[in-house]
Amino acid sequence: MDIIISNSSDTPIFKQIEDAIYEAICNDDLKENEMLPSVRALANDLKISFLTVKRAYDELEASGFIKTIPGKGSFVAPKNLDLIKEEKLKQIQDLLEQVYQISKVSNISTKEVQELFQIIFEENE
Amino acid sequence: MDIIISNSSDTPIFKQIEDAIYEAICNDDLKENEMLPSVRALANDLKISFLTVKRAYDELEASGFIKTIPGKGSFVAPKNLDLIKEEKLKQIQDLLEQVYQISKVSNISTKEVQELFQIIFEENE
DNA sequence: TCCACTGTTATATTTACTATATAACAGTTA
DNA sequence: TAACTGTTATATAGTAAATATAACAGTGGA
Repeated sequence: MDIIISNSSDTPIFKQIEDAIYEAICNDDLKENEMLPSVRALANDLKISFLTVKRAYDELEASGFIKTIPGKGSFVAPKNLDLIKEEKLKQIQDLLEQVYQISKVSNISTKEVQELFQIIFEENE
Repeated sequence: MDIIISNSSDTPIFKQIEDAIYEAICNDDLKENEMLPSVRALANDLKISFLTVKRAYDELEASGFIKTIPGKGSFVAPKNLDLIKEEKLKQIQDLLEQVYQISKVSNISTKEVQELFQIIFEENE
């Protein structure tokens, strides 16, 4: 698992770690029940304090994505992919609703929004 | 002009003020060349420091939405409709970037997102 | 000119958050 | 027992947000 963190970022380090692991779990780069690096090991790799890693793990556990067992380690929680996907679709729907509201209030045509959509989704392929 | 701020919010107070005034300008609740409340007056209303209000006004001036004249006050800048539209397009772009990120992380196809897009933009016509 | 308003600037302080270092404690397993 | 695991407590440093206070300067009416 390769995590890249930036201390010049406006996102806190613990959050960057949290996001990276969350993404890895969603992409199945981290499988169910797979053990995560120990807080100290990952802290060493990233040259940061183990407390910062622990903070990230704590957040992930609170969200239900990993399970930590004292003395053993932290493990990817059994996941419900359908549930995650449903939740994600809902998030996307909410964001698109916001887009619609802004475009409507500001007289920005559907066509213009669609063009932005195309650009963003194509340039990242 | 009624601005509601929350000190329990994760958004800084100066940013909440900034956003509220920005929205008021975009919605034409604040007209061109209209005088804004003085930093001290608004600070009194909101029971906060005038420095926090000044911070918000400074940001708005830097963005070109208001114009401050020492000794006189702060005024809504002559509206640059292009500027506002650019801002709105930027907001939409940011939201679409979020949509893209979520779809990418969650392995949701562009096609699925496009379908959601169609539904939302069509059902409101 | 005086006064009451306007914005500006400088300094110091408080609070919260992020991140760190260090040490000690406890569970797991070979 | 040794070497891992996670946990907890304490103290410290840096930063950002917000505050309080005071002094300074421009505007405009009485």
